[in-house]
Amino acid sequence: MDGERRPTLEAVARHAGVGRGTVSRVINGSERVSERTRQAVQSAIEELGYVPNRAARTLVTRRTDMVALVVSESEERLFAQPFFAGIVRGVAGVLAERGLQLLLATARTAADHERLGDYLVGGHVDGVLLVSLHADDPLPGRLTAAGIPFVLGGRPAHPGAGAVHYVDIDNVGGAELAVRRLAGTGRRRIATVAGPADMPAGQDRLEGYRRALEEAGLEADPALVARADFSREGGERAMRGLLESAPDLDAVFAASDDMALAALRVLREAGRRVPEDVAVVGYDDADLAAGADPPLTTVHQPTERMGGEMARLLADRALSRAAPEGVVLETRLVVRASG
Amino acid sequence: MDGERRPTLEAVARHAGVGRGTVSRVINGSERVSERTRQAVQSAIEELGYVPNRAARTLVTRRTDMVALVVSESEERLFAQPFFAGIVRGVAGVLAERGLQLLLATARTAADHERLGDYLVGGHVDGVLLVSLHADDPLPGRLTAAGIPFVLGGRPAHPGAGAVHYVDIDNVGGAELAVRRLAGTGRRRIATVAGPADMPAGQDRLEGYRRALEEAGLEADPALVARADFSREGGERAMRGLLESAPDLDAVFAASDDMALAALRVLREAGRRVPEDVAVVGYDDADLAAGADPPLTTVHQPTERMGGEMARLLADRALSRAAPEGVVLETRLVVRASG
DNA sequence: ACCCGCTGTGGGAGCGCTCCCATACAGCGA
DNA sequence: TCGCTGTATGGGAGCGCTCCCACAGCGGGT
Repeated sequence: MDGERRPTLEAVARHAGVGRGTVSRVINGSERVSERTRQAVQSAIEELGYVPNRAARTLVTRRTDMVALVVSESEERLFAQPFFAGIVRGVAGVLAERGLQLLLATARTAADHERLGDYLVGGHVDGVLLVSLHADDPLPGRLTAAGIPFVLGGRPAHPGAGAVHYVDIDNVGGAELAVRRLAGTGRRRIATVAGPADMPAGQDRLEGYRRALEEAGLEADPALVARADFSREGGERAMRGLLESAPDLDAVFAASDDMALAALRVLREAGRRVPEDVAVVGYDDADLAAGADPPLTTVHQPTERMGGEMARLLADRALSRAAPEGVVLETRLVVRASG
Repeated sequence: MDGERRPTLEAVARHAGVGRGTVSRVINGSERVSERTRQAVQSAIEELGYVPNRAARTLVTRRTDMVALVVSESEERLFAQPFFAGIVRGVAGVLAERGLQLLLATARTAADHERLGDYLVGGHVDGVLLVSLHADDPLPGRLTAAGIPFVLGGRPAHPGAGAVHYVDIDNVGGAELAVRRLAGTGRRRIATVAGPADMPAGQDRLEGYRRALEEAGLEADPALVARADFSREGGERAMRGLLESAPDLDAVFAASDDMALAALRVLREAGRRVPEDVAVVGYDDADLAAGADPPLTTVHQPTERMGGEMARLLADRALSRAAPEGVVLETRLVVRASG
């Protein structure tokens, strides 16, 4: 296939007229090497085109310089723009700086999930980045038991489960931003299409909605709250429900852009004009928000920064067994025409 | 940290009362082991919770069971929905079936790119998947020289560069689908906002446009063709240009959804109704297409299948040094309201 | 003159696995 | 009874690296 073997550290040592230990020291940047020797070794490396064998190093150091990014593919939403791409981008950038490789691990079925757990606790990676975790996911527990450092994307579902590293986006604050805008532009009957109650993002955005209402001195009417699952179909149902339970609504805060888009459609069908009769604000700043009719006012999440912070936390703190830390990132309101 | 060492193959052998060789044979599924012994080894593995050490295996076999997916991050477009997510999904699924790990490698700067090349030819992966390659990218050359198997996403830019494995999406056919639809619904002055001339996707979609026009017996008027770079801004400029060079146009085929969206805006500004006065068809079936006003008719690309085929080609053919193969996937027209 | 400590260096041991040769043993025909 | 095959098994060698101990050489203090 590819002819002769690649040069080994031994070969470099011979070529430079030094011992193996010395070459190893040069490669790993130990300062216990004279400048002359270092030069000699460096040029030998160059001449031979030497590249260290990672497997051999891993075998003895027990470090793999590899970090896994775990995503549950069952969580379709995660793969939606711009979340996934942003996270990956942020993670990849920071890991590259730290000389770490990114292993992308996805699990579709429960069996996949099991196997993935085996792999991760099998010592094949130095650390793990977890996004889109379900509340009942066994992975954090297994990783903790095996002593594998990890960082969560999103806040821990069980606060009591012990301190962990995590990076979250301020969902409460983001929702407040949205609803405050609605209240600030004179809306008084502000409804919400909320997310599922069993997801932190769903809970927190609803909490933000409530706080902003209270802050504005508006009544918290249960008829103004409908639950859905972040999807377009769910949003459609929820919006129809709202129109019945609270026909006098003059604004809608949807906890996802998909649901906001659905709301737009349902409202138009019902003969309400947006934003004249009803203002609509979404959440995510997805691609489709800008193209919607009318263009959607929405809450932008710093996904790339989130990925970056997660990688940073893992590389700089979790891997060195520092005390767990939580980082919360701020959102930003993108004002367009819908509300 | 994590207490005692993980059990080794040696430990399993002792526990089962056999030799190392036998355990190794069981793990690697050799048939030269008696059923009784196999059972004994299996239960020893289970009891001890043994997981093979990949590094040690790699050290001797020179296989890593790792495949790199390389994306140039400079290519912003790639990270756009739904391309990237689809590819990743398809690749991940097939690799998991084959017991291969997915290493995601991105390169932002030229220096990154250089380092990435070093890494890939350094024997750290068994094979490479390349997407969004620039015509002048040195990676394929380096990989070929180093004897590392790889598969291209998209057709090779230099057909003369020797046969390579690749998976492409039928851009010519996709464009034909779009333009045929326009001609079929009675449009006679069909313009196009084409992609860049130095990208295969740009060239091929323009070629498809031309063929479909000819097929429909329509005149190929240069005033009906404007070039852009697939972006929204570029599309806006190009559409304005078309409105000047061919004010009588009654349809537009845009080579990307972003450009189609821009065209929609420019046309509305110019007082043309879509689809009544001017029909518009896009390309990509991006998220924003469905939310556009009016919802965009567009060409859907099988991105997940593309990723899957790439992984399959690499795992089943390239890794075993089979003769290079090209696979071309078909597109599908998604008819919505715009054209 | 001596010894002590410090820096730079060489190289043995060993990480956990696979490869492969040697060996043990059962079965069978002569 | 004695080979002779063929199959199941044990274990040495070695993959390429890091770790760490040993040691040479050089000042400088006593």
